[in-house]
Amino acid sequence: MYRIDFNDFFTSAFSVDCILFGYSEGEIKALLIKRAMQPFENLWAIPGDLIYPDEDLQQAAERVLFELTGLNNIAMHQSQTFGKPNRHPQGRVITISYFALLRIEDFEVKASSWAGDVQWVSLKNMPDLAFDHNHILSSTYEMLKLKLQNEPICFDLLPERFTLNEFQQLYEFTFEQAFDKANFRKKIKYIPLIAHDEKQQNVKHRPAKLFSFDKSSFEEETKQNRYTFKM
Amino acid sequence: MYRIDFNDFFTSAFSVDCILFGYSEGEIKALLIKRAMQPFENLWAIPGDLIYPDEDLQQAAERVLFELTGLNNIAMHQSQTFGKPNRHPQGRVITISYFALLRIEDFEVKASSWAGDVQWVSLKNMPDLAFDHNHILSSTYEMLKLKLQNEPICFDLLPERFTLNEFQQLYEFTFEQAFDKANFRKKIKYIPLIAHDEKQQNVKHRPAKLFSFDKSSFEEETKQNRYTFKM
DNA sequence: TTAATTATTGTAATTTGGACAATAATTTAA
DNA sequence: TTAAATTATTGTCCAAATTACAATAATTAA
Repeated sequence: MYRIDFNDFFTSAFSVDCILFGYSEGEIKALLIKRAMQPFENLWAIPGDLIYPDEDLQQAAERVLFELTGLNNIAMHQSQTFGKPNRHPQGRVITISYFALLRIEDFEVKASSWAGDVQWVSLKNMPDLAFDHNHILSSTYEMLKLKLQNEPICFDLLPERFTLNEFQQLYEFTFEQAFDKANFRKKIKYIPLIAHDEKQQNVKHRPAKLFSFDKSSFEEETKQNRYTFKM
Repeated sequence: MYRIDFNDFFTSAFSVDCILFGYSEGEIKALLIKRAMQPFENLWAIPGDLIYPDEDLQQAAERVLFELTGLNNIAMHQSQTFGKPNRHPQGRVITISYFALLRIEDFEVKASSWAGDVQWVSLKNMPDLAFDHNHILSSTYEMLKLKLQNEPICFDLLPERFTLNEFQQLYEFTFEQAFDKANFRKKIKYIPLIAHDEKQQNVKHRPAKLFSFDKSSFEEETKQNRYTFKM
């Protein structure tokens, strides 16, 4: 069988695409940048860029996100890899998508490097994006929903201490489904939470008790199987 | 900020690694090849090779699997991408892992191309593999278990018509957990199966009825959400 | 014909889930 | 000071699902 020369293979590039999901005003949103360079200049896109030849994938995702949006220290989760031969007009570029969840109001974003603008856009109102980014975005959203039910990443979206109502709303927004308050509290018994002797402040009604995720209890090897994040 | 020249990025290569899972004799096994070339010559490894510069990822996975093992027309599922800078001693190679499930006894494998040998190896008895292949294999096994619960891929492992006991054993082997026979049959009511007027042959006891997966019922858009493969 | 073996169905007790009511704690306005 | 408003939290009842295990059915082999 015919094989081309080994070095002929080393003619491709990798990129990372960093999908940030956040929620506010009852909607799931993704962070997009406006491209200030060719190709697809002036189109909205997922923040992403090429990986340096000696750089780790995960580190590349975190660096690229920082360079384009100013977001720092965001732990990214790998999603999927996209590599149709002609997906990039300037050469063979295979892209690895990463995602993270965050509370929109806790972070300030600012466009920099070749990002001309940066904005949170509701998933329900997504314009045509550069490259195959609409496809990457929707695939990654499916991965998010899958991982939300199997890993404790939902806590990335909540403050360190939260009320059970805030916790419930997160599930309702993500899965676009309402839950009964009383019954939700029964369902979460397999999610390890710590109840604190502390209450919500500055609300105009009975304040709710605050809870936090019990990470160490979750991580005990033997117990892991007992916990689930499915509703 | 410093940026290196665009073309400096095009110095990397991609590979696919193809993990075949099968089961026989009550064990989950993976198909390995013995490397008949450097690097890691004579070590066991996951079948994998470099992707051609103009080749689609999925197609590459299926081609590479065929070239090394003779297995043809196996639909592969993407798992994860591994890219530590020094994972390949001969240059920067990022690898995308794909997996499939199959019934070991239905396929004949034969080593070819640079594969010196090919063999099914139990996951419980895995030797040290080439590259970072032990890590890739265990990560991909986790992905398999996740997808088994959310997509009807378990039927790749069963004959077209199967008994409910065979179906139950598949779950028991994969999740390493025993189920009560009578209760298992109640749990699967959300998995669409067709009962046939046909029985097992050549068994020394009461023969079981044969079932098959009702793919068209599963694929009806509106019903998809009603089905689950979780136990 | 009967014993052995496995398939299949049934049942009763227990646990979980969903709808909704009752009670508790707090702020605000009278 | 008190009552109304508002939301948090807990409880209850009934239906549905789960579990453990028993009963029955179909087949082969002796």
